[in-house]
Amino acid sequence: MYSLAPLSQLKPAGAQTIFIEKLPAKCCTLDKCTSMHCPVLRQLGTLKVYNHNETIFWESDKAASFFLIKSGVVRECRMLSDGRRQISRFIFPGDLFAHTDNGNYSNTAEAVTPVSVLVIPRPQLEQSLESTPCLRRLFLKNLQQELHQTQDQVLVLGRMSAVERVSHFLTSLADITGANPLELPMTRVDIADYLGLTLETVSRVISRLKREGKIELLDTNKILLSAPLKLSANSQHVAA
Amino acid sequence: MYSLAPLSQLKPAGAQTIFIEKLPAKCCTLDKCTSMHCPVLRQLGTLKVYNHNETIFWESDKAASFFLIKSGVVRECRMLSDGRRQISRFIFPGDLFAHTDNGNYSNTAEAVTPVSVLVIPRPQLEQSLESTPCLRRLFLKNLQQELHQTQDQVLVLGRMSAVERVSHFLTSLADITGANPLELPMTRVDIADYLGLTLETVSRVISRLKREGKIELLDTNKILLSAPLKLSANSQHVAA
DNA sequence: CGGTCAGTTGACAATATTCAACCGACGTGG
DNA sequence: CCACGTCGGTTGAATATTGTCAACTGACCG
Repeated sequence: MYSLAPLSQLKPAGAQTIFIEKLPAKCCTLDKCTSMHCPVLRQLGTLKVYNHNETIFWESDKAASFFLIKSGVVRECRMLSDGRRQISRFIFPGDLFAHTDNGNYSNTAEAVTPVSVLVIPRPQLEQSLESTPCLRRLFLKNLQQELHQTQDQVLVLGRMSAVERVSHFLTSLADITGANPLELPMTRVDIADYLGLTLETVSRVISRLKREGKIELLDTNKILLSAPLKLSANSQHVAA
Repeated sequence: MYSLAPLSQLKPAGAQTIFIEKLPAKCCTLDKCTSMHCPVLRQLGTLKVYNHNETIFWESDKAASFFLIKSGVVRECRMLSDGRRQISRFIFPGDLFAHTDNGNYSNTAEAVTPVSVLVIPRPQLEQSLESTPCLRRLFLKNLQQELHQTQDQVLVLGRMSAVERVSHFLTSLADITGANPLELPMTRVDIADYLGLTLETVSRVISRLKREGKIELLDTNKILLSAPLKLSANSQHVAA
């Protein structure tokens, strides 16, 4: 049995507000550890706010910081020389981002909505990783999840049709936000650049899903998923 | 300036055979550390050989071990319920694989050629990670590189044409192996399942590249890249 | 009021897939 | 030893899917 992981497995922490002001060596037990409430990250970082469409960092710039989203949605993307854009992923509250393997950012990060992020200088975080085992596990787990989700995305882009991609996207988004009348924070262009399609194809697929009664458009960016869509999209990805 | 990373950034270690039999706390200096010569990994793992097309582990099985390739080529892949297959990546000597975020393998791994791998039990490796800082950096670096390469793959699958995908694949493979009359270890089906195409399309593109003088087919699986292909494939991916 | 932006839809074109035939190499069993 | 089946690969013809170009709408803003 195998089913695709949602876009993000770190759900918004919601009511989770257990903060410890003094910094102990072991800040939390293994299973309760989340990036959202981690006191080490909280102490290392400074809160910063970005406006809609503002750039947080540029691809190939020297990677000075890690970022933890407190609220809002961010997109990470790459470009080809002729302007073609591919969004690597959308990033949601609780996600730690800006991983790199060579000291330079490998994506450009932009605010899809107004966002508030914790900006954590790399040297400090890297030092804390050495001294704080539970933070290390948290960091590693975050990285492994991002890898898993990116491999999911490779499967989606390599082997799914336009209808399957959009359906999978919508159900994943519903899983992350946990809301069924689903509020799309991003434009059709963003969705297209994430799914490897054109904005026209995305628009047509959404119209088709509406026509077939699989979704309901309460507003341009407010979508109600019918139960069948959720079911079909889940069963579709179960290995034989 | 941005250019796509090759499929693997860990080149075969070749002549690198510095082994230390006794296990020191710091086994090597930061910049000389490679998974190929790391004495800690060497001590933890046992060497195992797999035949052509033999399965190393199955997707969703409990993840018991990590693997380090000493020789040969491995493919990691995922399946949809109807049999569609997507190869997440090809893995080459020096690569550490079987990362997971939930304790189960997220891909099936199979030997593309006869391979010899170091099988490293997870509990032991995880324990050594805690106690050995340089191994930790090595492990983290490996994971970050895999993420980077997978994001490259997302860009390739999402935004490149068939010709671009195959050209990029061939040049990347030449970069990894460092050999120009390039020996393809995998079949057309494998290439297709890696590039999100059909085997016919891969075959047609290769024929076309041959017709256009960009490659020379010395044998079905032996390809000589003309300089122009290498150049064009590089310049194609440089950001504006 | 005019301009811009996000989105939808239609007509047509490009691209990749599907289905099928065919080839040569290889290995096996009569 | 040869016939036969299988496998990997190539190629052609027809088809399906998605992209391109363009027109149009409604919302929003100065």
